[in-house]
Amino acid sequence: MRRSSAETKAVILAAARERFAADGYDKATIRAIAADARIDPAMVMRYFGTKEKLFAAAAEFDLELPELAPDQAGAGLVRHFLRKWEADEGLQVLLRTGVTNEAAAERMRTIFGGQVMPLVIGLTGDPERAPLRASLVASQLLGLALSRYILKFPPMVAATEEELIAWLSPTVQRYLTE
Amino acid sequence: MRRSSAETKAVILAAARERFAADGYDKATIRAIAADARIDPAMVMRYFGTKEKLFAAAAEFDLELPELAPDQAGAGLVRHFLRKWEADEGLQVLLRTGVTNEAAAERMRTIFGGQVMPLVIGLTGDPERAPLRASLVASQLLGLALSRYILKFPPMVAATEEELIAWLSPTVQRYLTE
DNA sequence: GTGGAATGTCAACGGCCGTTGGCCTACAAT
DNA sequence: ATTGTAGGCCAACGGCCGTTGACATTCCAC
Repeated sequence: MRRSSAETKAVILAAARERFAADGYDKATIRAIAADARIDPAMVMRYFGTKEKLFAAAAEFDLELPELAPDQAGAGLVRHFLRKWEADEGLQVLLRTGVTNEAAAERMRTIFGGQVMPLVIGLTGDPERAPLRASLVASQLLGLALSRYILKFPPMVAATEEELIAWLSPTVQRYLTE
Repeated sequence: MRRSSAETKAVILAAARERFAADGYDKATIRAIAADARIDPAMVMRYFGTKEKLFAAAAEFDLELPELAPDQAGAGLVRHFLRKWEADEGLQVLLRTGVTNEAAAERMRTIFGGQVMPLVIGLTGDPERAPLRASLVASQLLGLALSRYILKFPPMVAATEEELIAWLSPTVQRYLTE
């Protein structure tokens, strides 16, 4: 079969995202990704050069945090995070990989440092404690993703979006505004 | 060098725990563990049979949850969890590994289901909502470990034990007692 | 002191990995 | 119709892995 360069690249990237999200960095092999994309492993190298560069491309990610009213920021953040997780594999890629791969952990730090912290500063006008506040928020949101989507604790899997929002919003709200 | 069987087994197990905790299942190779233990890789197989069985032995773990007064359970749990994490590599092994290894994820589920849930039932006398409560507690505590010890978000690393207890206790307390 | 079990080493196996270089093959411009 | 080029394939490399079996060494019981 014959495709345009851009098409092939996109197909490979989609397969890579799925594999990295499902298996983590090491178990997601170039060969498996290539098989998913119905293409020779050599093509992956041609288009991305190296497994690390392919991963870097697959881990591109933007939290796309919305503007939030200060008194509803907690609920808004939890809801946005849950939906973002389910709609975009990027977060899964980063979490599955960041645990055993220092480069991915570094990217996670910059994403949360660069995207959550400014939001917190804007919401609280408290630049001094904002880094800790943002990290506390991140700890609860990532713990949610970990227990619900990765470790699959049955009660977390069974809970509805609304239940989770109801339970977690006050926590996040308090971390944001004391 | 010549050692007793039990000594050697213990040395291998200690090396395995360190490697699994630092690197996760795949990157912690039998060869590296054997090198740490200053022994031939074949000995690891002799004593443990298989990499999976070695892992199972290295991932033995008991949370050792203490008895807690209901109104101080939040603070007690956070403090206990922080100290347990730093004193015992078992939790690190499970978290680093559970993210990409289904067997470790299953063990994590049984540990939290079998140890945290009974504690929550005892504290609240509310068997119906206890599973969700326990999972919420777990989500915050695991999120704490993830952001502080694995991803190493700088503000979480810099925070003192007392600061973290002060911030997280109300969260855990609320998950436990509404 | 000699035999045998326990402890430890060594070399090799088959397998999967990332990566490379050469070779086809379809297509578009001439 | 010819040719250049871009898309794709194939076979192979060196490396590391878990695992195995044969071989060496130490120790203890008799």
